Amino acid sequence: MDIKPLYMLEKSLQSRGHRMTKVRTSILGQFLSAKIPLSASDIQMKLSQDGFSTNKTTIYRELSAIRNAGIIKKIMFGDRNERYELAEDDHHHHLVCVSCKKIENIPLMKLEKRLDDEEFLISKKNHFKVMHHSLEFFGYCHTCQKL
Amino acid sequence: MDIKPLYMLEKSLQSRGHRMTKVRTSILGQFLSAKIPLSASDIQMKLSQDGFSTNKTTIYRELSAIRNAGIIKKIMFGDRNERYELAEDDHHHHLVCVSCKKIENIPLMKLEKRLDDEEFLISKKNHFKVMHHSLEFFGYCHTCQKL
DNA sequence: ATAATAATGCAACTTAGTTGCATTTGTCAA
DNA sequence: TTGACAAATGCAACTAAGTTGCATTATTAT
Repeated sequence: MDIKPLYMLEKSLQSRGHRMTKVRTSILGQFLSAKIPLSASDIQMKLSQDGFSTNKTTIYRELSAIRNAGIIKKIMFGDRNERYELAEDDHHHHLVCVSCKKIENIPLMKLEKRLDDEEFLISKKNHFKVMHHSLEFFGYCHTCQKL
Repeated sequence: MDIKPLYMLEKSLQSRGHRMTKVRTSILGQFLSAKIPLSASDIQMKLSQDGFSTNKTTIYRELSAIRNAGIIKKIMFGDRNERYELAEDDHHHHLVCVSCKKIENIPLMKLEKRLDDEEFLISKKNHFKVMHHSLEFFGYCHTCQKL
């Protein structure tokens, strides 16, 4: 699935009654260029590097608005920190380094097909309607293996 | 993999210099009889039903001791609550109801083999040493589908 | 029975995220 | 271009889950 350009995302936010502020545009830009999931504090730091010092309340409210518009989704990786990534991105899974906490995206096309089959079986056998799944691999990244 | 009986778990804790208190024994018993992962507050509630009112600090310290002994492991399911389950239990995955938050265990033997293969490929292609993975399915349980 | 040390409770603290409210700012209509 | 209105923002205070320091209590080896 392709990622929509910035102006499409802005249009979808404006159609929900949202205004385009420089903070909001900057956050959208961060998600479009980010290759990995971002936390609220990641975003706050990047904004501050760009010259805006933004209150954390604003960050959380932005994330909530952008998420309600379906542009990003919330994901969590075994710690107490919420992270967000583009919802429309290709479906993929994550490698989470238990040492440096770095996250890599990893597409698993063939496995994905198996997981879809599995979801069908689960709905029949367990009477459980699966909406989505999460698959993460925890371990040591290339760098941390050498430490 | 079979679950060790209570006296084996107690022995392994005692060998680490721990004493057997009624709170500790009761927590071990809860994990042995629980079919699903337990949170700190689940355990505190069950203890209080058993007539012990135990401070939350104690609960967290017990969980930490029992975890350090390798008896339980910590797992998280997309919210900010830590949960614990027996480490020695058969490997399985979870169905998490996004409505009532109920958790079901689900063994996926065939898929497990595929995941092991995948971990081998990841270690070669991504130079990432996988220690463990987590796979959860989110959706609506039998009861919540009818609401 | 006693000494050593593990277990416990309590209050205070941390972290990530949330809420209420007053103020500022973007946008649309005139 | 200018107002007016609603959206966006900042701040302080709050919540929830978990952690820490310290004084007290209880278990266990001797």
